[in-house]
Amino acid sequence: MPNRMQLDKIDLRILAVLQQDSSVTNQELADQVGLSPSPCLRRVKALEESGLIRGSVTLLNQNMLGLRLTAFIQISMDRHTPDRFEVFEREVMALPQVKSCSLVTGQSADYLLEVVVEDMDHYQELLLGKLTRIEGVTGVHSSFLLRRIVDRTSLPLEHLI
Amino acid sequence: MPNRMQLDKIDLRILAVLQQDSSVTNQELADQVGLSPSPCLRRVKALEESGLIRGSVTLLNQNMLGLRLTAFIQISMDRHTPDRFEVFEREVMALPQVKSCSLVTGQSADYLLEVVVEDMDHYQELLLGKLTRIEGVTGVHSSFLLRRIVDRTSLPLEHLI
DNA sequence: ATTTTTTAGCTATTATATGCCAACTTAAGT
DNA sequence: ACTTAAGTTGGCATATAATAGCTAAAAAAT
Repeated sequence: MPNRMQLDKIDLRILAVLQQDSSVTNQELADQVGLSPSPCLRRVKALEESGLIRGSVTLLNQNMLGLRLTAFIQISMDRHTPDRFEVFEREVMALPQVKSCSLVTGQSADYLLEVVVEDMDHYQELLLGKLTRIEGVTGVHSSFLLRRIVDRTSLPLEHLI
Repeated sequence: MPNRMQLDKIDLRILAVLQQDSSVTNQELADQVGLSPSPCLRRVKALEESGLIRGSVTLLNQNMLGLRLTAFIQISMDRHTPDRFEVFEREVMALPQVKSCSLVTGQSADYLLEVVVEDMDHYQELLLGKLTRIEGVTGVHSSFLLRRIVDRTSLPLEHLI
């Protein structure tokens, strides 16, 4: 359903700016992309309308919220049946500590999760109290984040033109 | 350096709303958290000032941009020396396809990357043309995303109060 | 209980968004 | 080459929202 639409250089510049900072005023944005405010706003609205712009969110400082531990968890399931997946996914979606959960290819694991918690105690509680209790979960392997090198919400646009 | 500040229930509600949608007007936000516009705006500004609010960004539709393939790459290095890391990290930061890159604990890998590309051809080009050519990279293991179950930019706030 | 400090809410002002219309550009058709 | 039509821009007027200053109320401290 979501197919590619025609985007010119100005659209791409608009998207590039907004991906970095959605709080720019329409006037500033218009300046930066070389348009006057009204056509600029029209384009932004059209991009929203089309679904290409999904929305805008505020990003918070993880450390200042006391969330000092980020973990990557690989989880494998006993059987690859729809009901196993359904149960697991429903449980995982309900956990606010889960930043992402993906079904992935690969021999060693079915799901890859990124979770965010206060400390090891809370991690243990999440892992042993919640995740490993979900039926079908057989294997779990954790890695912990030591340092972030890249953490982007923006998508590349270089391939378009 | 960034330490926890005092947040009351209203602050948390403000953060919860903005994490989901930063495009709400201050008036709507004030309504939702049960304040009048001016104290609400004051609080938002204070949260920005403190650094707890990092900023706002616009999220785009990955599929509609023709970015159909998401891969998770585990990379191991030959030696764990500062200069090895420096070179690797500098190269990786320059690649717009890299959504995240983290130095992680664990036996099998040093770095975990999430990358976004158009298709397998472009993935191959990125992996063989760029990543494996960085000096010090010895092992690479790729998994591909089949389906996203959770993809959040929001952090949990439940642990505060 | 009184003082001090903090926080809310109102109002006036400024800035910004938004809709409308005319002018311009582009592309296609004759 | 000229004309027509479609689409896009820029400017202006209006509506909406953000912002600062001030007063009142609430909360905290003594």
